[in-house]
Amino acid sequence: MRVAEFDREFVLRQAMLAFTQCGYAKTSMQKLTQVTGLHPGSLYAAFSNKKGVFLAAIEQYQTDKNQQFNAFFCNNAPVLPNLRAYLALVVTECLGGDSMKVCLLTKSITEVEGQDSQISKVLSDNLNAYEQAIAFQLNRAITQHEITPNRSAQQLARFFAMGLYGLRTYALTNNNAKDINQLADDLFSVISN
Amino acid sequence: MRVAEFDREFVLRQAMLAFTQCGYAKTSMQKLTQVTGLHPGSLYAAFSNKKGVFLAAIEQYQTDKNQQFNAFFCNNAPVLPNLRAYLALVVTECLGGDSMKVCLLTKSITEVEGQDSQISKVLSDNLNAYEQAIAFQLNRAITQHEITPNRSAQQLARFFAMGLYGLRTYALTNNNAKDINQLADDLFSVISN
DNA sequence: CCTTATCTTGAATGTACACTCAAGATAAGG
DNA sequence: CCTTATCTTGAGTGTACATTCAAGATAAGG
Repeated sequence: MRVAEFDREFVLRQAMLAFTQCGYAKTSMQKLTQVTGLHPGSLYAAFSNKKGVFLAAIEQYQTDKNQQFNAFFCNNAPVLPNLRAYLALVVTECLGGDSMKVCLLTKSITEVEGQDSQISKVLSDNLNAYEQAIAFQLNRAITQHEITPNRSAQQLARFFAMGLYGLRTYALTNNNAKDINQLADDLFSVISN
Repeated sequence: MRVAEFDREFVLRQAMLAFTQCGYAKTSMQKLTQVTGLHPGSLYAAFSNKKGVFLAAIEQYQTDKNQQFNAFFCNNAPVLPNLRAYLALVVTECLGGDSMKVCLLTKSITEVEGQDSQISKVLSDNLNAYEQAIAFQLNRAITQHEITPNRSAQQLARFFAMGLYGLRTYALTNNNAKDINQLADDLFSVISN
């Protein structure tokens, strides 16, 4: 008996980056062997096929992003400044030149919509969970009287998620820092009023 | 001397639909020959290559969408109700099952970002023109005192465009009619207050 | 140290792709 | 009605792809 040698997290993070940069269709197995350092046989032994690599990479992405998000709210500070700080991170990513400019989940669901319902479901489940995480924080903000909105935390979170998806797409059409920051300010003020 | 037989608009609209459904990478030339009815040689004679077909299809898309948008504002009615009616159309498209659920421009720019700068530029130019068309209408609304916003028409249009991009993406994760309508209402009230 | 189960290797396979091109078809100009 | 430029046809070409698999390597159990 022999144990697998490769570092699963490293492999999936590398795959994650490749899928983010090239998209699902254009990320070839050859490219995945290059960035992961694994040979085709090993990749297929571990993940069955390209779709298996993708789904595993999505899972890793979700884990990483979830941890990143929660890190903004694990202090004892009020919710809203934390949420504003998180929004500032997204703005930084939008304005940066690297692959973090786009969200792997929204990019992928846009690509595979109507082509693979299993992948679509995984992606929408993950994005719904993201919205729920935002709703949880906004609910805390309401409970702590940081905001007294005329909408539910759920509705606010939905609007905020929509805004984030739109912000990332918009930044692809206009990468002007002032404009993106303005949009983020406007989005935040809709939530925090 | 012989004149081309095929109907260019028909061909490009068919190509448009294929690209919208399958994305740029996964729309094969074989599929394009099927949906257009043209043989490979004719397609290559008319548009050089796959990228040529795509760019021509984008141009047709822009023409069609521009016409559709302007049709909402060619009456003498106030701007805001017209804009609200246009937003209702987008909501209908988002909730429908066909390929109009996604915008070819935003879908494509998300896909090819970082892969083909020429295509990216064409797409962002078109999306910027879309934003300008919205800004033009909002400017009229301000001039006619339909709204007295604390932001410029430009800024409002930017936010509205961002919202539309986000709305279409969000609808892929949650196709509940009530939620999408609520988001559209919220988006519109940000603009019209 | 040998067996055996498992992992690694990378060449091989069949398919699908973008694109080409030479032969055939067709209409305008003379 | 013939010439000629242009369009249409669709089989053909080379490449890149996802996937397979048999041979080699390696570690745990006895």
